[in-house]
Amino acid sequence: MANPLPSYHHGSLREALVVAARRVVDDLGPEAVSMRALARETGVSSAAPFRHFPDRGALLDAVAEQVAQDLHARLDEVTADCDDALTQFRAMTVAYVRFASEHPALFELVHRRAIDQRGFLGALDDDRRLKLIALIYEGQNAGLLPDTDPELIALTNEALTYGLARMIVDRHPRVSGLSSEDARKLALAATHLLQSGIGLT
Amino acid sequence: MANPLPSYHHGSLREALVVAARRVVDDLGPEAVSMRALARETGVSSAAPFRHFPDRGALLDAVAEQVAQDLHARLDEVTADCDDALTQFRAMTVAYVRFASEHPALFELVHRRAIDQRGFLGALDDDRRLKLIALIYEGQNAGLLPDTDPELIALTNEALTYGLARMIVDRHPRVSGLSSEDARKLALAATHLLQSGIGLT
DNA sequence: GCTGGATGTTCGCAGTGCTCACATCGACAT
DNA sequence: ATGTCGATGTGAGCACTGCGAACATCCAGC
Repeated sequence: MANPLPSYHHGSLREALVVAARRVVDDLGPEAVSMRALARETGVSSAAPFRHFPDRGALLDAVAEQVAQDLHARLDEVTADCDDALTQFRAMTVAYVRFASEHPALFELVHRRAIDQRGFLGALDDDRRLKLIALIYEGQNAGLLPDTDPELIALTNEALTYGLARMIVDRHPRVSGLSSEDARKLALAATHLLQSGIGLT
Repeated sequence: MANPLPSYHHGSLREALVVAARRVVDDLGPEAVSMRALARETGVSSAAPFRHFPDRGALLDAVAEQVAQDLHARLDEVTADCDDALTQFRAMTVAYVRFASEHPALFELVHRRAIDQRGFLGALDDDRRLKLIALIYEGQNAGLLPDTDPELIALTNEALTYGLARMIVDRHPRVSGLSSEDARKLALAATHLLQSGIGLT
């Protein structure tokens, strides 16, 4: 785990940098990430990080990607014990909002990066979206739901959860200081409200 | 408009700085704002800006405050010609989302700053919120709405509009590249969907 | 055993936020 | 009219940053 002799080559600098950067982002936000400081902390020269990342943005991208994958895995875990598709979807929503409330800066980094990296987040979001759309079709075939455009319903729901998460991340006055338990309840109540509007019970 | 003789004192440096900074934020984002560059552009020495703002953050705060006030005024204008309270509220929602889609960086700056400046944005948001709550009570008294907690309804609606705006600002894959006309339609459709869930027609 | 590519180092450039001592100016009291 | 004082601007400078280029070191495969 620890290098016994500080050899010339670090051995796993790239990994170490991502770990350190992720911690800094989580604690202080992306603006606080400094290549030089990271290098110092990792016990390496100021220029070394640039052997692994062309620039600062690339490091942040790497962090974002890792976080996105972790979040994805988390959502998978959470839905594992649900058999009902509806409760699956709700569990995902709750976990999503909860993650945002527990790691605001990481959550923001991931979505901020979606601006430039059109691709890599899309796959994860699609997962949740497709699950919801399947649900909607299911409900419509059973005659339980009105024939509103499923895409619109899905998008509206997406906006609702994303908005909830964002309000928490941005410390919006109405939700600032919510415990993650409160966040859980709010997410549930809000989606219930919307879903009752759509026709889901 | 233009200073005929470049006198020792600029005359309205503070104002000029805010204007310039606002433009930069709108075009390139807050990270691109540089005190020195602004000073250069304004034809003043690098240290001069610090006579008016203790640090960079204070300048950005000033910009954010100005933008917030403008947005507030815009929402007022938009609701001026509506007599019906419901259409008033919908007009506000649409204008809010539209502003976000037209000036993503400014919109983000305003809400990002809400993190530290607990106070100054709250008043503006409260306006919209109170208008909606009044609407809800009105509906409930008329027996048109179920007796769901009005606060919850309001918060859910807030989350929906904020989420829509945020998705656009963050170029979320599902809404990226929307024209502001499309944004208008989406905002309307989504709020309709939610409101039909609540019981508003 | 030599060599080439990956990785790390040193040095340096240009740019940044911010501070401090000093300059300049308008306003106002004497 | 003159002197002074506070608001505003200047210049030099510190500590820091991201990043580039030339050089060092080490491991792997010929």
